[in-house]
Amino acid sequence: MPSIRLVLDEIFHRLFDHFGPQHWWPGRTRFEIIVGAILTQNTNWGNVERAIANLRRAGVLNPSGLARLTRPRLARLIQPSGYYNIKADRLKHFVKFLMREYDGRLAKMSLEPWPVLRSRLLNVNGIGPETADSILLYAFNKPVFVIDAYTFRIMSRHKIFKGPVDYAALQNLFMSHLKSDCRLYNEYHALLVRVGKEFCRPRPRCHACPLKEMLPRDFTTVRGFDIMEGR
DNA sequence: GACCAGGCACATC
DNA sequence: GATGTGCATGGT
Repeated sequence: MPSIRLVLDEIFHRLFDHFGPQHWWPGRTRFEIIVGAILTQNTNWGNVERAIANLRRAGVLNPSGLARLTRPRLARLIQPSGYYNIKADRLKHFVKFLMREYDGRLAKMSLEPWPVLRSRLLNVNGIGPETADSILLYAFNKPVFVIDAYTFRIMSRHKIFKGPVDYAALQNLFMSHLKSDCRLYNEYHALLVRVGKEFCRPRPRCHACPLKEMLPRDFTTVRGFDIMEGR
């Protein structure tokens, strides 16, 4: 009977062999990565790129730049990314947090032990588990596995677990069975998004999916059990 | 024209 | 504590 570890390795290698390296996160600076992580909440990345381009063109794609913008002006600039009023507030909340706690310096924030930083980020209004973990992994290079809607859908559709599983349980599954490695976590999550976009849509297009028929038939029961144990 | 996209906070029960 | 709802644009 294959272990969870072997299944996760198999998924990774199939995806990597099929798609190659994804070079994530798309962003030139740490601050841009964080802005992208907030703007992409429940939003197509293409729309986020337009919003980021607007911020860059306006010369405000930096902490002090966003801090001095009025909320209406910020909302206007990020309009293409959708939910622009809410996201303007969320960006403001993050920048205020950065200014207040770290003198506006991401370098200072990065010195924080990641479990501490994670819980502090989660206290910022507008930053939930996925956004916090994306910031930790992609902006600060901390070994944190990011879970997103694609991860849930892919793991569910391939019956890696049975029934409902929450964010923490799924994250724990990856982090407890894989070595703690930023580069692996980075590439793995990016590949899950890639295969999710192409094949694992709400209306599946499994025909040429590299994960098709990956798992042995008798694996179902053990899979569910293993995850419920939270190991 | 409906569906979808790299969530989150808040209200309500 | 579980479940439902608002937020909004642009591509398919």
